[in-house]
Amino acid sequence: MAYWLLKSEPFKYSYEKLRKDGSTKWDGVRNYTARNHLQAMKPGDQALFYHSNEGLAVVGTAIILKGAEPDTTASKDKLNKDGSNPWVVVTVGPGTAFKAPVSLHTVKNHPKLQNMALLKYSRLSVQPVTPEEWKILTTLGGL
DNA sequence: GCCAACGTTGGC
DNA sequence: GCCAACGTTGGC
Repeated sequence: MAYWLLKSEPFKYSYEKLRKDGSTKWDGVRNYTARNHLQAMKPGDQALFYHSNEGLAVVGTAIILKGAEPDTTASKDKLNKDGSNPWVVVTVGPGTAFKAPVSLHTVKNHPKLQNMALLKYSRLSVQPVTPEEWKILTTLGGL
């Protein structure tokens, strides 16, 4: 089982909304690196849920319910030249909300979290997380 | 609102 | 295939 980090602007799709919805298709990813991570996801994988722009904190966990399927929201100009669709979605559900959100500031100041993709590749919306990082983050979050 | 980082596009 | 220009993301 693998660990991931999903980033979302809370006013676009918040963790609270995921908890209300019960599940959602993680669509709209148009970056090949992020797409590759989506394709590698398997049901049962877990993810940290990070609020970007507002909040700037990991607020809880999510679980991958269903692996990659074609992203039908991709517009024509984003398809391959032969018309095939390179973009995928995964289906995610809520895991456990953190008792205390772990802020970006905390991550930046934690000696063992310096190599997190969140700091190195801050613009990447779907990122891998190591088991050690997962343990530290969930512990900091009060789980 | 600004700017740095980085991916993508297009001219050569 | 290189690189400048441009667009987007996201922290501050």
